[in-house]
Order: sequence, then structure tokens, then C-alpha cells
Amino acid sequence: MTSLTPLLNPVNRSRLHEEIVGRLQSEIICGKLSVGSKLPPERVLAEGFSVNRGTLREALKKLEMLGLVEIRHGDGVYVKNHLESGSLDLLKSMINADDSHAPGLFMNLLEIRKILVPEMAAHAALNRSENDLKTIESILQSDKSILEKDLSLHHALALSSKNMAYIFILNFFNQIFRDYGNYYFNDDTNAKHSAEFHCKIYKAVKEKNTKNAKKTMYDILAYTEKQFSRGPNRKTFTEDRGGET
Amino acid sequence: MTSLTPLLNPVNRSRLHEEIVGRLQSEIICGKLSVGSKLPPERVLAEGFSVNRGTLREALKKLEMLGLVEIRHGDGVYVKNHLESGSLDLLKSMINADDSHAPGLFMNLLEIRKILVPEMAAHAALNRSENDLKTIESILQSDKSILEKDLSLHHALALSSKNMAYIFILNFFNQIFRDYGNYYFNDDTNAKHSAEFHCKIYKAVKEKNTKNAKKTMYDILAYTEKQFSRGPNRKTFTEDRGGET
DNA sequence: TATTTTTATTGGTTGAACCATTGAACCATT
DNA sequence: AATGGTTCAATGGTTCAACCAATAAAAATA
Repeated sequence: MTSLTPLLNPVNRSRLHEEIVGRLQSEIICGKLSVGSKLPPERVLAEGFSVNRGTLREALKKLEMLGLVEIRHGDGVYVKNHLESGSLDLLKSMINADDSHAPGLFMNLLEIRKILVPEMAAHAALNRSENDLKTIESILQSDKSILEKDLSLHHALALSSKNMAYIFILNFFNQIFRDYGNYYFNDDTNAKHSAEFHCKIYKAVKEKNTKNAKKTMYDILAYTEKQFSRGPNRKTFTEDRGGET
Repeated sequence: MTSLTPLLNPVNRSRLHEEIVGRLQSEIICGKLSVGSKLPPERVLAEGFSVNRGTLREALKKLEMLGLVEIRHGDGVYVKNHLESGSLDLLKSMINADDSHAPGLFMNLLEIRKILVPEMAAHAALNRSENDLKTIESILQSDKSILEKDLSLHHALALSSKNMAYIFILNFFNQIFRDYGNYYFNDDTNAKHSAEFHCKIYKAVKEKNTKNAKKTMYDILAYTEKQFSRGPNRKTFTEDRGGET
């Protein structure tokens, strides 16, 4: 298998309404559109963006789901305080945005993951069934890439924990980390660490050793966090030019 | 203030596309629509629901954001595995749904909150500024309802922690707990516990005592969890009929 | 003054088009 | 046989021009 797998993002062409979401989102977050203010009517906005009203409505619909605006039938569209009502999808969007705050937000998330996921591992060790164990086994023995293995393993642990909320929280993390994962696992040292981690966590879960499961998970996440905190976690295409000693 | 504040859900009048979201969401989650299968074309679906195509498209747009379907231009709409790609908004939707699993999911979330929020309190105690402290003070001295005070306090702690991710996670929790809050704070004992908690956590944050902040927060959340785990946390309209002593 | 009615504004929905992308079938080149 | 280009039908994306439904503000009424 050639190593030409990396991320060439599917190029978000088309999808006019997403473009509009992006623009309005920026203006709301940066404060150009003040909290509580009423947006122009759909018809006016649509004309402003030189776009059809239906298209604009799809954009507003998404902004509503992100917790950025409130749409009131017969009244208008109002800007909400994103710090009070912004959704996690908004956080995701902010992290993926080309903003100087993004790296900080990313590290913030790693910190929270470091709190939550070890606890999940402990629950998985405690509540796993025999079937769960077999699932984890087959994942580790599969021939998927290290990244895919890692994501699948986490998912299996979430299932094993018997707390459904972990599953959806993990989905959230994974959506963000998948992109960085390709970069991360390119480093052989990182990949090796992960392989060791997979063995250790499997053992702990098998033995129902909650303490070890938690610690093992914490260690790998702390290591990962450290890796990202040094290198300027750039999502770059170019080969490593051997910069920043 | 009359105690007639409780939750009368804004009665999802109008908003035809939300109705469609609900139906398709149910069919996807329960498995009637199998993972990977292709939905009928928009034109057919629209006719099936006796609704305009534009309206149907708004529904699909939301299902896409919930992580339930994938829309491919020129190809079709495909059902995704909600356990692998479902968003936290979907979890929220499932908890609010009239499903027998909902109470369990709610307790699952309380458990996760009990892990995360005490840690947030510790970070708040560690990183709070003088300004943060004043904000918290003014919240506790305001004449808002105990529920509003509680929500505002949590928000202020999230800000104090200097980790933006906490803010959005807290927004997520609050969206779910706000409804239950009215029920919870109706009980005078619960309200009293919260008042004490507010004092304690303020003191800990003021003194930058991370350990106390964490423990204080944990205790109140554990207490809350216990309260919900006994009573069948019903979201009911009728006055308390003197059930469960 | 308080209440009801009317009216203008604005979001929600509709129907019929047309554009843009995709995948499959088919054909041409090698 | 394998690869690359062409065509075509299916399907999502967008547009236009209406009309329906809810809201808030103004006007009329009691």
C-alpha cells in the first residue's frame, strides 16, 4: 500500500449555503453583529448575498443549530450570545477555522479529553462483557491502519462502558482528531507508543483492572498532548523542513 | 413569583420540517432504515411526506448535522451509523424524546457531568481573575431565581477556568438540565443545598483552593444525581401528588 | 385607559423550473 | 485487456414567484 493515503480534503466545492454560514458565523463571533440585535429580513439578506431565499434559509437553519441565532416566526432572526448558547458543533467549527485562536481551543479540548476518556476506560474495564472483549481483540488483530485501529478501539471502549453518552462525546472528539491523527501517526515514535498502549489497555480491560485502564489511558493522552503542545501542530502538506529545533 | 413557571414546551407549532426530522430520526435510530442504505430521492421523499421539496431539504440538512445521514451531491442521501457519527445534539434529542431509554441516558449524562464539572471548578479556582471573582459575587447577590443563579454561576466558573471548551460543554449540559431544573429546585431541601453550595464554591474559588472547589462541586453533583436516581425524574405537569415519600 | 381589531412585516411553505455533480454505460485509444 | 474519454440519466443544489401563518405595532373601539 503506497503511503499516498494522506488527507487531501474532499475540497468543499458547491454548497453555497455553507459559505453563507461561515460568513455570518464569523461576524457573530467577532461581535460585528451584536448580541440581541435583529438581522435583516430573509428577503433582504438573500439579496445582500446575491442568493436565493431558500438557500439563505438553509444557512440560517444551520446557524440556529449552532446556537448563534434564534429564528422567530413572524418576528425576525436574532443574534444570540454564542458564549451562552453556542453548541459543541460551533466549537468544532471554530477549531477548524483559520483563526489564531484555533490552536488554543484544540489544546483546551485535549485537556478535557484527558479528564474524561481515562474515566471512560475505567468504566469500560468495569462493565465490559465477554463480547466486548472479543470485539476489542478483533480490532487489534485487524489489518486496519493504526489510526483506524485507534479510533475503533476508543469506540469499542465507549460501548463497553455501557454509558451511551461516552459514545457521542467520543464521536465529537474523533471528528476533530481524525484530521490531526494522520499527522500524528506519521511519526513512528508516536505510532509505536500507540501500539504499546493498545496492548496495555486491552490487558487492563481483560482483567477488569479499572485502575490500570484509567492510568494507561491517561498516560497515552498525556503523551499525545505533549506531542501536540510542542510542535506547532500544523496541518501541513509539505515535508518536515526540519524547522523549530 | 408564582410557581407556574415550569416547562410548557413551546409547543412545536409550525416548523413542518422539524416534524419530518423527528420521524426520519426515529426510523434511523431504531434501525428501520438500515445503515448504508440510500434514501429515496428528495423529490420522492417530499411527495411521500406530502411536503414541498424545499421543506424536506431543510429536514435533511438537520439530519446531516445530527450525523444521521450523509448527503452526496449528484448521488443521493445515505443513512449513517448513528453510534459512529451521531452528534451530541442527537443525544440531546434522544434524551428529550419520549423513549423508554431516555431516563437512562439522562443518568448517563449526570455521571459524566460529575466527572467533568468538578475538574472545571478546580481550573476555575486556579485561573480565576479578580474580575471573574466579582462577576461570581454579583451573580450570587442578584435577585434571580435559584435556577438562574445556578446556571449563571456555572457559566461564570467556565469562563474563569480559561478553557473555552468548558463553556460549550456546559451549554450542552444546561440545555438539557434547564428543563429538569425547575422540577429540581421546587424541592426546598434541594434549593437549600444549592444555596450552601454556592457559598462554599465561592469561598473555594476566592481562596484559589482547587481541592475544595473540586470537592464542593463533586458533592453537590453527587447529591443531585442521587435525587434524580430515586424519584422517577418525571417531567410532569400535574402538581406533586404526594408520591414517593 | 384598556381592550379589541386591523395592518404591515416577516418567517414558513409551495410549485415549477433550471443548474451542477455523480455514477454507469458506452466507446475509443493504447 | 486496460485505460481514458464521452454521453446520459439520476439526483442533489439553486432559483423564482407566489401564497400561508404568526407576530408586533398601529389603529379602532369600548
